[in-house]
Amino acid sequence: MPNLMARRKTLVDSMMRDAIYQGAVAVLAEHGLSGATMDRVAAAAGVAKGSLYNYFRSKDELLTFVHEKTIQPLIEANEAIAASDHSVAEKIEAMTRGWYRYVCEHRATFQILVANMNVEGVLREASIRSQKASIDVIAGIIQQGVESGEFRPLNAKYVAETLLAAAKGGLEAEFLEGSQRSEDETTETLVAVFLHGLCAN
Amino acid sequence: MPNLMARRKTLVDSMMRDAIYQGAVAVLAEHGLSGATMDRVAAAAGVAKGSLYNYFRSKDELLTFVHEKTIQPLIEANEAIAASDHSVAEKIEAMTRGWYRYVCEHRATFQILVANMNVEGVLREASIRSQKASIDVIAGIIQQGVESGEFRPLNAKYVAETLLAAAKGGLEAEFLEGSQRSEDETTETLVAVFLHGLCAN
Amino acid sequence: MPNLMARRKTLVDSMMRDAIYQGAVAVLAEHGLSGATMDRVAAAAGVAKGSLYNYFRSKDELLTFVHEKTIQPLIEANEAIAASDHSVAEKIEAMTRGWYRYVCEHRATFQILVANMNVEGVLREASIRSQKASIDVIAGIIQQGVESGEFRPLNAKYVAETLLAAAKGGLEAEFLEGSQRSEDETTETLVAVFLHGLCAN
Amino acid sequence: MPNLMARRKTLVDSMMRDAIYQGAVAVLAEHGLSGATMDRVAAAAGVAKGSLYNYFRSKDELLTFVHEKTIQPLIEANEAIAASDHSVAEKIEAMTRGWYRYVCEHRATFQILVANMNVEGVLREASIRSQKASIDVIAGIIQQGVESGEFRPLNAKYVAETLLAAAKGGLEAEFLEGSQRSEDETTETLVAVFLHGLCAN
DNA sequence: GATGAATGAGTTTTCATTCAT
DNA sequence: GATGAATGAAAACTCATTCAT
Repeated sequence: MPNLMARRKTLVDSMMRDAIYQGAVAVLAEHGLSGATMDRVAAAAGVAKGSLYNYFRSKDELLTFVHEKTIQPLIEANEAIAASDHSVAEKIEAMTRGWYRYVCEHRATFQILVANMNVEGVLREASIRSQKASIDVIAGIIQQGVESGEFRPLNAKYVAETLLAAAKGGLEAEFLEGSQRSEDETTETLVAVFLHGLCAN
Repeated sequence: MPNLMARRKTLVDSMMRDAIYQGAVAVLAEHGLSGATMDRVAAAAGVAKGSLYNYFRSKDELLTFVHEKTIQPLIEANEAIAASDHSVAEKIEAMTRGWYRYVCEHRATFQILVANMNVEGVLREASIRSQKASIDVIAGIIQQGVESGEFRPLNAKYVAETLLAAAKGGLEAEFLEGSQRSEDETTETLVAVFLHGLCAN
Repeated sequence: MPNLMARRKTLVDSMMRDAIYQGAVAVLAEHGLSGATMDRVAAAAGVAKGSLYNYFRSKDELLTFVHEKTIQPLIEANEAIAASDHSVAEKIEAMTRGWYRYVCEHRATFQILVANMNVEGVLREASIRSQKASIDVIAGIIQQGVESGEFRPLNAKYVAETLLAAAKGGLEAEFLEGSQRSEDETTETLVAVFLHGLCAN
Repeated sequence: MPNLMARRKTLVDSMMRDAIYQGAVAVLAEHGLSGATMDRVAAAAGVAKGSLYNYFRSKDELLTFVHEKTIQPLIEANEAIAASDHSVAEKIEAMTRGWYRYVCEHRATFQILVANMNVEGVLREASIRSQKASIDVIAGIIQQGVESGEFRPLNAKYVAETLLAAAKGGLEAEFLEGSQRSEDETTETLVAVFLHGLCAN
């Protein structure tokens, strides 16, 4: 049954890519992007260097894979929230909280990945793509709020960019500080500012 | 008078460092961070490669110098605004607008510098330091607003991080897009959100 | 009857080697000698890479096989002509014409093989062997002419080397030029020069 | 006097290129083209690997340099002979003899270079260029003979290709054999064949 | 102090060969 | 016998840093 063999091959392939992914994440966490050599990735993944090239055509492809595999769940969560039937304010809060949780759970990877997202080179393009996708979804929610009258008539795209950057900035600051912050205070502060602003009245 | 000679030496030193700075900025703008080799910097600065090492102990030190020299005016402007006697809301707006202007004027350099600010390696530490300084100043303003009752009682530091990141994110998005945005709409949107929030009421 | 099984085995073996030969020729024609990887040969031959090593001990052995199998018919044709009862002048012409025809028919392979014949490495030895064999045959014909008085008393071996190289050179030039030349003019020119020389008298 | 310094620099540069040339020739003679790694060339030239790249942009450029530097004198000698006022038959003989002498004097280099001239890769183009140049000069002489009536009306280009290849073939055979042949018999045989042909009458 | 040639460790990528299944 | 994933030894090229002049 060739079908079965093909499936097995696909499965094994996927497991190897995963193993390499794990190795790459470990190396990124320990040595940073510029310290992530193929030698180290291979060693961390427990395979020979040449084997990396059986699963990824180049270092670039490998890094892109790592990026996408890490970021994908976040994008999907955003889309799910956008498609839900909560109020726009609730969507903003849910998204923000979702980001915080997911990123904190994958702290090690994100610490590197977020930090290097805008670096030149391969990751840049992958990063720009995913960033644009996220901003579109967020801007959609904001625009929805603007149109329903719930939100003031501001440029939805600018606000979306701003919100995403603010969230990333908060997480980065937390990472830098080293200490773990309270999920509630962090997200509530961000949401409070974006929904109601700093001003008191 | 050895004093005079020492002063002259210091002056010449400083001029050389400036020339090298100019060269480095030009190279960064043209070739990006990863394309900024010492060879190119020396050529652009019009000095021999070996001379770079008479003024900077290493490439890292040189890049740190570039970073600080570029970012310094921003920090000083922040401090001036913080020390002024405008209302906190006005201070927020003035700062935001100041960032936008300065960064746009030095677009080429910032496009590289901002984009690579958080990369691991040399720039990281310089970047963290300057970021912390900025956040302290901004947080000071916000705290002032909180204490005066103008602002709601939110965690000033978190908000400051968030505001700075949001501003950077907006500028980055503009750089990425390639087109120049209107200073007014950009800053007004950001300020509007941070002062009054998205919600309509 | 083990005899039968042995014969079958030999037959199957020979068919596999042929299939691999076909694949190798295709790869050589498409990718050249340096692009002829075992991966590509295996793919072109429709077998697994590992199987190549069941029929050839090494890449070198495989390439040698390709060379010999390609060149063999030429050598045999030379021998047939040498053994025929034409005049020596006719033999020279027949051989020359035979080379031209055969090589042009297998243009793709020869373009690679001839071009790389003298390269160091594997092919070198195979090439030298076959070249020596050819030269012996040609020199035999010339010597025959010398002894019969038809040819002037020149060093038969030197002339044979010279004639073979001249023919190869002409074909190479034709390959380089890209255009197909007339079989008649090409061979007649070569034969005319070798038999009667450039001088008009 | 900057002129002087520039001249010195050019001189030193040229000496380094020569030293590297020597190293490359030694490596080619010992290990052949495919064994000529940059590591080995550097070692043979007594410099660090990186230094090679201060004088040649790439391995290809280096190899091309080796080729041209080796072949150039031959081309110039050909041109000088072509421009002389000897009879065409004398020119043919002088050229042939000149090739033999020069090549035998630089035996080690040519053994590799000639053998690899038509290999794919960098040398191919350099080789084709120089070969075309030579053939043009030779064909010019032959055409001159045809027009003056001294030579029979044969295709000058074909004959030129043929003559050059024949000479190369003879030298190659000599190299292969290992023993040194008599310059007189070798060149006289070749010239005799090309001028008067094999046939006796 | 200025110069820039020399250095060599470090990086990515390729590919013949092996061997467990 | 067939398979093809795993291997790891090379190889070309880069560039921060040093140091003799």
